[in-house]
Amino acid sequence: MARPRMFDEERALDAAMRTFWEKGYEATSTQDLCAATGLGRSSIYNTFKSKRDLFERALAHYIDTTTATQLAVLEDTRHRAADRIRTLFEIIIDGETEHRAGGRSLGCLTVNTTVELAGRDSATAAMLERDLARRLAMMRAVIEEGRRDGSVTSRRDADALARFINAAIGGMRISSQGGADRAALESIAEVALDALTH
Amino acid sequence: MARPRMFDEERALDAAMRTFWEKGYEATSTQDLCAATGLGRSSIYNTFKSKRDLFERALAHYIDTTTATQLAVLEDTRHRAADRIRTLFEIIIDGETEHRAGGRSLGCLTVNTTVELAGRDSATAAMLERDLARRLAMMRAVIEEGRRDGSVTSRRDADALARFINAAIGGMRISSQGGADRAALESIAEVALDALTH
DNA sequence: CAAGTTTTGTACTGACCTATCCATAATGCT
DNA sequence: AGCATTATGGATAGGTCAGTACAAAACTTG
Repeated sequence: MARPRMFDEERALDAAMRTFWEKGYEATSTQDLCAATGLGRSSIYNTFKSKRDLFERALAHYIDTTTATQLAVLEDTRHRAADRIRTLFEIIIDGETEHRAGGRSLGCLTVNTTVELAGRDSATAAMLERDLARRLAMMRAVIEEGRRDGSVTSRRDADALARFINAAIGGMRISSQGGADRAALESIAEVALDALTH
Repeated sequence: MARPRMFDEERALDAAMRTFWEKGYEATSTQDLCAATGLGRSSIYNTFKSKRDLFERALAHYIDTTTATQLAVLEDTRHRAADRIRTLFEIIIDGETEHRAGGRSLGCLTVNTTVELAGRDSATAAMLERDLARRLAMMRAVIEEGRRDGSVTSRRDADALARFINAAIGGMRISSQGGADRAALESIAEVALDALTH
């Protein structure tokens, strides 16, 4: 009935996500987004309402893919809870090693957005809060499983341990963006895991 | 010999620092800086070469004041090493509780800048790296003292523990910006300290 | 093949951005 | 007082920003 799209919306979203991830929201111009996606301005504004809207969808895309793979690891009941958390750390370190630009890690779009936008954009903050709540809930559940399977012996309550693991992940991402290499990140992860068996 | 300045350069720097801290580098306009400092554009550009230069000096100002008070705590040999680290955590939590805007913590300008600029501005990255190296060195020294005074019993090497503590601090700041309240931050700190006595 | 509908490229808009220019004001020194 | 020097305010420049308008292109369906 009408002219079809010349591009794949998901691929465009992915390219936009990558750009926001690399440069941050403010430093990314709509021209950058055109260049990264290969689309013209019209196509972008025809498909997405605004730069903000595109960003929010890119962030949602990031959250969906990233949190999904992380939750899959945490739900893998073939391994003991503490080992699943160790695997999660490994995956995160792999990601930090993999996603780089200009010799530096890009960190995590969720963390970066928490820093850059959460304080000023309530819609974005709400997205991040939902994701955080989901990850904390899952982590609490894993901690409790660990308590049962014996791999978590700390007497701290599950909520505190979950928040701690989450903070440790954030800290590793900041360390990575600050220049820490793989070995440094691995040592941080090892020490963090010690706290679970205190 | 000439007309004197109507303003205190240090106060202006402090106001600029606060603005960059709240909004980030990119989202802060030179007009914002005029409003925050109370200066006219001429005075700003007469005193500082550019927005970037003003930012770098504001960041240096932040690093000087913040790192100085933190190092003072870590050097206070009246207390055992682990207690000094606990006090450092408390100071950081106080700071997160204190420095807020719009109901949200501002986090730490050093962390925020690592996220927003370190990947794209090598001069800024160099400043952050120097500060990080200094803090890690001090933390290593404290860990080693803790080993001697018995307050740190973990067998992990001092470098790993230092990096871990630093990452934990970063993670607490991200958590705070993500909405964690004081109780949550305190529980994260407690768990992190567990790792030192593993 | 033609009508109808959507996409796409180009040009454009008005606002805001960093930075500078210049005239005027305000001081210290002689 | 008068001169040299610096600070300040206001206007302005030139560029980039997000977003829009519009016409041509491209496709589906009848």
